[in-house]
Amino acid sequence: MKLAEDDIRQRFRACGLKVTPQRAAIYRALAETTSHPTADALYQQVRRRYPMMSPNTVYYTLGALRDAGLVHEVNYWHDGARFDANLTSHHHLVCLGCRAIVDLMDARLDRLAAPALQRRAFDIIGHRVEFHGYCAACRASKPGTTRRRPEPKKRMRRA
Amino acid sequence: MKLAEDDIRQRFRACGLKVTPQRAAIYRALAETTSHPTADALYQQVRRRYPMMSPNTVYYTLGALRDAGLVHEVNYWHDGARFDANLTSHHHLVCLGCRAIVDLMDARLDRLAAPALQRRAFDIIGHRVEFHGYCAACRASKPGTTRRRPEPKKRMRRA
DNA sequence: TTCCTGTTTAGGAATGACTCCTATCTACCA
DNA sequence: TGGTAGATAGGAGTCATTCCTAAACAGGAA
Repeated sequence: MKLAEDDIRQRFRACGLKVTPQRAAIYRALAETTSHPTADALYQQVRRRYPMMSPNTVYYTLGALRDAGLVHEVNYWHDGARFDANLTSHHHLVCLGCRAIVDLMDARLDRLAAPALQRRAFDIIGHRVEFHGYCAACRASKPGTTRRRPEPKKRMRRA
Repeated sequence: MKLAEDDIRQRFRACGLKVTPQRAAIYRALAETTSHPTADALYQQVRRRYPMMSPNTVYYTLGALRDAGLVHEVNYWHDGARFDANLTSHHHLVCLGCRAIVDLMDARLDRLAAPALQRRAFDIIGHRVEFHGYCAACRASKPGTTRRRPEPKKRMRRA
């Protein structure tokens, strides 16, 4: 799906983002694929046209686009591995504020199936439903409409 | 849910894992909580009883437990951020082999709702269904029953 | 019980995704 | 056209995680 230069310009303006060639290139690369690329993949692609570009710019720009709501971060749980010893089928409620994950058992959700088309193309071995929102504690302090960046990572303390 | 020492021993043996105090402590800590802790959180907790323990051991042990199927990694998409410019409601098919993410539109899945109990406790603003499996390309090379560790991360090349 | 061997552990170093800081640059409003 | 807030490039720092190695140890064999 080709994107007109003007279209990008309009979308950026609508969000109050300045229109720069790097930024437009990153957004264009993302909008013209369905492959959910990583920051690095986008960097590799855009760098072909802008060899001076810093990976920093890619991170900064993706953050800006995300905060503006122009792109989604598909896997916002990319911060640190989390484990679960509960092996029975269950789903999750995820708090976007404090990042708590709460178990949710529901037989109805267990029975979901992908459409037949995908079941043929893909060898599906399971599924999981994730509800996103704010827990009671975070609801009170929930920011209006602003999206919040992930919590800063904490270092693994040794001492 | 308290876990008897013998119970842990049996589960480990059944998977061919040696039973060590550190390993048992890590598994116990994980089995006795529903909070989906990070490796660091487990380290902090278990370290209270085993001050000499290295964070390394926690990573190694969690990997072993996961490969043995005794625990699940809740958010295996914790490796690197991935982005999506498709803002329309959709769900995902995730290939456990090559980690590709394929879009999946299905109005039926859009209409899911959490049980009323959770809807009261949690301010839910959205949900997403993730189907896991193997794409056509990976199906061929899919290992029998062995679980595969995540692909090695690739560094962001500058030169 | 003791010994052997392969696994596990601790510690240090390396990796790599990402963030922070700073100086320069530039889009865009007046 | 100039001023300025916001954007970029580059370097340094952060930190979760992995790699490597030597020492410790669990558990089967003798």
